[in-house]
Amino acid sequence: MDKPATIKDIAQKLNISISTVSRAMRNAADVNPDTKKAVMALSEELNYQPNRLALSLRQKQTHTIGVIVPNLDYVLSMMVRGIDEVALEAGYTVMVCQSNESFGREIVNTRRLLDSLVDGFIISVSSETKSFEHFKKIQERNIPMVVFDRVTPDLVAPSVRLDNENGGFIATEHLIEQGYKRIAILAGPKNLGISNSRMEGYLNALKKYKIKKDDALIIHCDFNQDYAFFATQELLAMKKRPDAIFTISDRMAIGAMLAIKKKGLKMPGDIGLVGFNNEPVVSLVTPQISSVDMSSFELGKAAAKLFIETMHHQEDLSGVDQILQPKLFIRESSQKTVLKNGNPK
Amino acid sequence: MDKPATIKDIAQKLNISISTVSRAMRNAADVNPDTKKAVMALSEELNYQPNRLALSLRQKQTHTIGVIVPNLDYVLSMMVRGIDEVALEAGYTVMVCQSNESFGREIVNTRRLLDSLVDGFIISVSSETKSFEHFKKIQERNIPMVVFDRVTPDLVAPSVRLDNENGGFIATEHLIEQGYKRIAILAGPKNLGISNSRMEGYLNALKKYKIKKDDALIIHCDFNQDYAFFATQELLAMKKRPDAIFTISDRMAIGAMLAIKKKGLKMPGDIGLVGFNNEPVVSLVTPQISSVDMSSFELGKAAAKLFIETMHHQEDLSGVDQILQPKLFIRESSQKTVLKNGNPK
DNA sequence: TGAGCGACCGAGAACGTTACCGGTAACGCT
DNA sequence: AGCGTTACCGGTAACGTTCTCGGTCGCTCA
Repeated sequence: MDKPATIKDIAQKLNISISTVSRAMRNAADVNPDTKKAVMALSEELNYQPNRLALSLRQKQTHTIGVIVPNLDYVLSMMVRGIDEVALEAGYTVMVCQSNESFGREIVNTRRLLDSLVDGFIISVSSETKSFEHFKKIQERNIPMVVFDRVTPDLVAPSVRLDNENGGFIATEHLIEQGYKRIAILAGPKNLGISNSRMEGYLNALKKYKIKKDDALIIHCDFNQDYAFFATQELLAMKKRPDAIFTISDRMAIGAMLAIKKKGLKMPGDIGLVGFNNEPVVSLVTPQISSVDMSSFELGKAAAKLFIETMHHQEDLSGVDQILQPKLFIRESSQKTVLKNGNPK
Repeated sequence: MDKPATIKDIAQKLNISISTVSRAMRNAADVNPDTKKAVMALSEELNYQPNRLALSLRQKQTHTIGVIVPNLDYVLSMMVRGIDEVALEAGYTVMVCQSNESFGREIVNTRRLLDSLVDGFIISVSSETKSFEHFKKIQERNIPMVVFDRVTPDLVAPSVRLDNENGGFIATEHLIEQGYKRIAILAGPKNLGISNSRMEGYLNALKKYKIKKDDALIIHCDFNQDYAFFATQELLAMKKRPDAIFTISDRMAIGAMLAIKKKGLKMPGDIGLVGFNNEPVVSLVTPQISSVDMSSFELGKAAAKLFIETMHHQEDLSGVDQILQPKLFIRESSQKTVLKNGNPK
């Protein structure tokens, strides 16, 4: 009674063969309703739980998805929740590993998950990652893999992501419409795809409104509040300082805001600010910060759904690139004029 | 080359037996150095990875820890990172499941992890949980289990937690020392242990300073910003309104702050506020909110270490109750007088 | 010289499950 | 009566590993 009951125990007690019990258990055909009932009853009584390990060993799948994320901040933990939700529904268990934005850690994690024999991967790459060999090894072994959020052209795989370019565009366009003229951008590391896309959108908006791009207003800094703070201080110390800043994350927006406050500038009067992600914190600070919203939870769900799909139909879905649209939430930090139309735009 | 290489493949190619390969692999005795070298070389060449499933099936352990947490907010995701860190070091992989503060989900998660045959559990219970049968089932099966952060007397297991009582005490004492007289507390759900402990500390502080407890100033509400907002509004509408509020979480403190601002009261002049957790957000809002800090990362590490210990020595450690001490970070929201001594206190 | 010992190796069972194949009995049909 | 069909069941191999046991050398020593 101590050791968990096995199919063999049931077979012995019922004086039938192991095979029959096995069949009865997963209500297959070819088994007498009475024996089936008996098996069910006894397995209930013995509190029988099929041994996943043996099962997995046999049919070479573990019903486990390996999820690798750079961290578990607000946005990503929302996405993980979305993944979890869908995966659970589909009978999968997820193993979440954080790479802590570290390349080395990411390699360790993939290795680890790989030899835990996960059925596949759902991945958001670390910002430090420039080489993708460890991920390509996954693909060489024909193990399904979906990338989400942090997508890169260096890794060809079915993907789900935000329309980051459009996100950058609507943020910048909004600032322009509010009358800001010299708009700076705090971008992330140069090798980070989402950062570049958002910057692309920024540049497109400038182009549309015939504003000349000024390289001095384009700052690459780490994805991090403190760096953003210092970068903003430098921006504000310029002779012709910018009159608005678009940051590609809310944490950077917070850093920028602190620098702006320290300098004693008025927001949105002297300077405008728009962030990205629409984390709860942006509506708690003073002034509240406008931000581009991405529905993280939905994005996570979409990633998991796409994964399930690649599992079921084994056709090549590596061309799939599902794109979700962002929405801009306008708040005090950028709203010079009172808008007539509602919010979000 | 497509299928991963097995020990059998190596044996065949080398014309030796499976057993010998197995022995050579885990550098056991009784194997000729030359054969061993040959095995190593070939296994390297074939990129051999031992099959964890078979291994686990054999030796009845999976080297996996099931972690169940109510959510992945700032505090808990820090703790999970701590757990991860230590577990990885010790050769364990962790499976994180979120219960979303839901009792039902918690049951599903334990069941799921249980039949994933995790070697043990590290658990923080959901706030909704009042019955602990699902966890007791784990213990009945003699599977190691450590609880952390959200500890409850209903569940006897080795535990790691904050000294919540002291946390409540120092927060309240600080408010008293600042000259506040009518101190309210926003506590959490009545069945949540950490909430009750923090309240206990609050009551102890009142007692020490001979302040009469006033039941009207003790509010139980959900662990949630919106509830805290409404609760605070009611508090402020009282005839003899409180002149300070201690909330048992920062999110609740945020809710309280919003209500206070809406009412137009000055902080810390008209009313003082102290939160709990010391999340980054509390130093971003205006005024900055004092908060009791817990070192979440360290707490997570401690939990994992304790778990590893229970795994190794199978003595009964269920009496162990490791307690970390909180620190108070004093900020604008509660600092009526300028303190001489440093910070944190 | 043969008993004993150490070094090395292989066979086979076991972990818990499923898939495949074959077998038996009962029954209905020609 | 003989046949095919149906419904049910059991035996066995296999998944990849480790563990236990026993076997075969060749060497040493009395």
